[in-house]
Amino acid sequence: MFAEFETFIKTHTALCDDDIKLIRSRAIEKVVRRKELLLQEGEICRYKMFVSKGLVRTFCTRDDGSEHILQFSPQNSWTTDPESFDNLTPSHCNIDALERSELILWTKSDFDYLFANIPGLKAYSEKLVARNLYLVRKRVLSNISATAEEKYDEFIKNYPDVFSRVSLHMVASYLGVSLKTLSRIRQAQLIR
Amino acid sequence: MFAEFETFIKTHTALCDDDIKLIRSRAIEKVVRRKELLLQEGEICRYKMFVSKGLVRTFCTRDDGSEHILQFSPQNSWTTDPESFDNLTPSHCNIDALERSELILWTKSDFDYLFANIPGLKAYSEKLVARNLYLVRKRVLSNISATAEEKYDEFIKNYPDVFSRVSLHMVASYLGVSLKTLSRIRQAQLIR
DNA sequence: GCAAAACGAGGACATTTGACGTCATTTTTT
DNA sequence: AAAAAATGACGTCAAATGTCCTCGTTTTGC
Repeated sequence: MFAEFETFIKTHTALCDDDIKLIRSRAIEKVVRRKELLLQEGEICRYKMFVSKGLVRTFCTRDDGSEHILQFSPQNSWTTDPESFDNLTPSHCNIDALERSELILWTKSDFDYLFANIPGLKAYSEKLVARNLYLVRKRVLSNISATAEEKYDEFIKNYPDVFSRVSLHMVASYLGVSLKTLSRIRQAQLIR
Repeated sequence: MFAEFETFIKTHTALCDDDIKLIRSRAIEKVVRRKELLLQEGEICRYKMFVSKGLVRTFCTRDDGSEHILQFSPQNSWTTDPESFDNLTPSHCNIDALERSELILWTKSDFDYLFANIPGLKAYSEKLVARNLYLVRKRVLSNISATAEEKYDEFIKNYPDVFSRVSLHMVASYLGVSLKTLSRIRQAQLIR
């Protein structure tokens, strides 16, 4: 489980083996089965998580019970509720597994410690946050400017792997359109 | 012009007068009139900008000429195209002034230098990026889960000052709905 | 391996939203 | 001060989208 992480982090940073040993010393490994919750609304998100295998989603619910997906996190990606994690405030979202998944967890104090001792990790984390911001801004732009079909096509283009592993309900919930709309778009594309 | 910035930064950080002097030594002051462009699509966004007076917007255009507003930046806020600024890549958006505005500009190398010499400024900047991410994620959630009326009400609640200074076209363009839809919502709220 | 749940298409219908044009008023520009 | 542009409401019509439903198929969980 940690092996995947080690491979990943080595391709994204120039950390030495001692650094990685230190990171490992603080890591918690966790396996979750499909549908298992990693974070529940109202809780404080105690962990920043690396998904080494599987697929995880972050979603919020509304009063009417509808679910809205903020993020998919497949293998080799990070997930957490940044606001809750950084500020130790109750989260407004949920994280659960869409497939049996393997994760590595660190608390905020783990990361504070690691950042203080591994400058390269700190730099990597900053890059990650920055790139995250670029991506979310792009998503806002897509949200406010694109048609449903454009959003659907973009999603397939940007996340082909996720697309092939989740139901259309999930895609609809991520895009902010109804399943019916996706059905119609797919039908129209079939005819062409 | 720099006076407003000094007041602002002193309330948000614990920088000393020498730090501020250093920051000032790299700053460029700029006044723009209404409608003047600060960044044009295709250019590299050379500056991170502090708006000390006025109101500025970041927007993208589509092939059909439609404009979509990513961000309003009133006095005492920061603006830039983060991706273009960080990576020195051509920007996909435009920044222009909605009112006569006064700004302070720093280049990336200015900031690199200042960050290296003023740890408190670096820490402040990181907080800013993090908070930005929280906000943009909230906006995505709103985009994909709220009705047009909810988005409209949220906007007024979150940005009352901006709301009172921009046209409904601008609000519509920020929310990703048509002006007509806003008109209808306002009409319906009047009747209640 | 089997019962239960999830999945995705599709029909019917209501609602929301957008495109386009008009118009009176206000604001901006010169 | 006058001309030009922007503003925001509104009407009409068409298109897009959502809700609720059924139905056959696939997947999941025990």
